[in-house]
Order: sequence, then structure tokens, then C-alpha cells
Amino acid sequence: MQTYLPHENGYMDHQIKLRLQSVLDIPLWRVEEFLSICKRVIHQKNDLIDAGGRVFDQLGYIVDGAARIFYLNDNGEEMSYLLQVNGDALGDYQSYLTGQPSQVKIEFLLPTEVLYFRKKDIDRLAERDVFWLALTKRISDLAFIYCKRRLDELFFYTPEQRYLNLSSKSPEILNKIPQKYISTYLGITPQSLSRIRKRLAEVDLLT
Amino acid sequence: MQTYLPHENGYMDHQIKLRLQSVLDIPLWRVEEFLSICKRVIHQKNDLIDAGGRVFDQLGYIVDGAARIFYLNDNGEEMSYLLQVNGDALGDYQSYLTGQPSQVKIEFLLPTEVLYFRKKDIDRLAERDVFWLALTKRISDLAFIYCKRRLDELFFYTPEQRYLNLSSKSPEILNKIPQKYISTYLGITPQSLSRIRKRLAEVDLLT
DNA sequence: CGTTCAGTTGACTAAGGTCAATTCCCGTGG
DNA sequence: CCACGGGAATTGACCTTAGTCAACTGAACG
Repeated sequence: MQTYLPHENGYMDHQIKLRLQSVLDIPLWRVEEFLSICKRVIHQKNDLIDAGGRVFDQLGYIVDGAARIFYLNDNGEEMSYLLQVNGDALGDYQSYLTGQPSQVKIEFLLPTEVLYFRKKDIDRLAERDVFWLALTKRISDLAFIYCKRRLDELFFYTPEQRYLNLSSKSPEILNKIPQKYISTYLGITPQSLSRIRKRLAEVDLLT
Repeated sequence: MQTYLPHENGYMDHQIKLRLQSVLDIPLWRVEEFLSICKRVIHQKNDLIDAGGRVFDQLGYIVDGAARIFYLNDNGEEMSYLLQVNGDALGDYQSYLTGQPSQVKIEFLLPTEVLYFRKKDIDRLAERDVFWLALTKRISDLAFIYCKRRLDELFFYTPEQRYLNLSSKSPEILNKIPQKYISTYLGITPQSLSRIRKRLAEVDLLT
């Protein structure tokens, strides 16, 4: 259940262009050029994208909404790898880069508007104009930094501290996304998250 | 205690050039150009590099040897973030990219030969020739993929499984690097690693 | 030989996992 | 408007595993 909106249809308001300008750090006329390779999609709540072993050859940008990117572990359980909200990316950048098959699944947790572009399209732009090559490098830079931040979180902090960090840095995620998904994102079970919240609430009472 | 070797001194043998050609995936004459911005350093065992809050504006490539990249956690304990051996990279790519201060420390665990290049030098190359811009993108791609692999390891596997994965995928690390560093790399204490090894040995006996 | 430090082991604690029961919340249909 | 159903969240009881602190072993080196 998806609604496709051509980018030229007048719904693409100035706000979005300004946000892309800021996110990508490029001039407005370059944003127009970028949008020419983008497809705008409205996903309904509970929509599911399942890469199912195919190459994930496009990237998405969440204009508005929320989604979780998850995998099934060896035990068949869903592991929420990423919880993405407004301004975040969608996709499997490893598969995108390497052309290897992806097992990723994406579930939309709210009605969500996404801008997608395909690797081949931006690569074609990059071949013709260094500007776009530089942008693809910037995308890789951002992907690395985002990944490293998540790695640091898992490496240096306990589950409890990770929950506190998430609370303070991403209240939007706590508001939009059910606890059962937040728990596996933090690397724990829903029960453990519930107990951590209880512990923290008790400590709160004492202060 | 470091020994600096100019790259033109004849010690830079053909082997290294061939390896760089393969690692960077560039033609041999480009390797020559690349080497013109590289500095070759021999670190002694136990040498320490401490970024100490300065920007880490260079990247290293380990020709031969071993090093660990570590941080001090909030508790003042050393956390081995990366264990690097032949063919691996050295540095703090986040600091390199963003220009933000780095708290990273690097300890050499063996006499280690490293090729370094500075960000400003490769950026200058990249400004003049798209070829080198594409290479800097490739470096970011590789940094991302490397980071994601480590993240997956921490996210999906238990400490015991992580140890088994390391054993099978990187026996070189097990051979070169003391257990006390391997343990914090795996996200556990030296005692726990010792017990995991004991458990595994007992299981081995039964089979 | 001692010294030193890595590695191991023991005893105990803390925290998350597991399985099952219960409660809470919310939307739907009677 | 209320009762019911179903999934989310919580809680309880118990287990497993890692952390902690301290003691001990063993190998390397002078």
C-alpha cells in the first residue's frame, strides 16, 4: 500500500527543499537537480519493505514519519537495527555500496513520506559532474559517522545508560516508537527494558 | 621512539607497491603518486601515540606489525577499540573527517611499519584530479563497511560467539595480541574471556 | 632465585535472559 | 455506554552469564 507522488506535482513544497539544502549542504539549484532523480513515496502505517535477498540499490530520506529497519537473527527473532524518524535515512547502505544481497526489512510505524533515489541515477550524475561525486563521498562520510556513533553506544555503555542516552538525545524516538522495538534496538529484551525503566523511576522518586 | 624512512630510499620495495595497488584498487603509476604524499614510519614495540585532544589529521596503513587503538572509558579503564594487524588502517577516521579533537591512543604491540598520509595532502590531490576524490570516497566506503561489520558483531552476537568469530576470521589477531587486549575489544573483562575459553575447551573435550 | 605481569581460578554480586502469568491500554462491537 | 478481545507492557520466579575483588599460578626476565 504505497502512494507515489511525482516530485513535480506541486506538493513538493519549499520547506522540503530548504531542508534538503541544509541536510546535503548544497545550493538550492542543486537541490532541484537532485530532486529530478528522486521519487516521493507515501507509506502507510504497518507497510513493510522486505529486501528478501535482493540488492537494496536505493536510499530513502524520511521527510515525515517513522520506520524501523530490522533483521531476523539466527533464532528468527526480529532485531530492530535502526529506528528512523524525521530527517533520517532509509535503506541498507552496505548492500547499496557493495551490491551484495540484503536481508533487511523496513516497517513503517506511522504514515511516512519518503524521498528515494537510486544508486545508478546518482552515480550517473556523479560521472558527469564532480559536484555529485563529492556529494556521494559526503553521504559515505555521514554513513560512517552515524554507524560509528551507534557502535560507540554499544561498545562503551550499558543497556541502562544506552536507554538514558536515547531518552535525552532522541525523545522523538521514544514518543513515536513502541517499547518492544526500542528494546531490541538497545540490544535487550522488552522485559529488561521494562525493568530498567522501573529501576530508573524508583531512583527518580528518591531524588 | 620512531624511525622515519623517506619513501624514496630504496627500502620501499615492490611488494608494498603491489599490495597498495591491490588494497586501493588503483594502477601502479597511481600508487607512485600516492606514495609521494606518504611518510613511512617504523614504530618500536610499546610505542604510544596519544592524540590527547588534538585533531587526528592523518591515516596510517600497517605494512607489517600490530597495534591496538584504545580509549579510556569514564572509569579510566582502557578499552581496546580496534586491534589492527597487517593491511589494517590506523587513526581516528571520525576526527580525521570532522576535524574534531580525538582522545584516541595507539599502542604498538610489535615493531610496526606504517605508511601515513595527511588529510590536507590527499585533499590537495583530490582538488586537482577527480581520480583522488574518487579514492577518498572509496576510503569512506571502506571505513563505513568496516565499522558496520564491527557494529553487527556487537549487536547480533554474544561475547562467546564474538570470540569464536574472531578466532575463525582473524587468527592473526589471536596470535599477535595479548588476551587482556582481546577481551576489552570483545567488550568483556580479561577474567570473563578466560572463563569463556575454559568453557569452550571443556566442550571441546566432549566431542 | 626473586620480581613482575599475564592469565587463571574461586567466591560472590549484579544484571540481563527466559518463560509464564498478570495487568494495562485501547479500539471495537454489542 | 459498557463489555470484550488482543496486543503491549509489566511483573514474578528462576537461570545464565558477565562483573568484581582477591588469591593463586606460571612463564619471562634479569
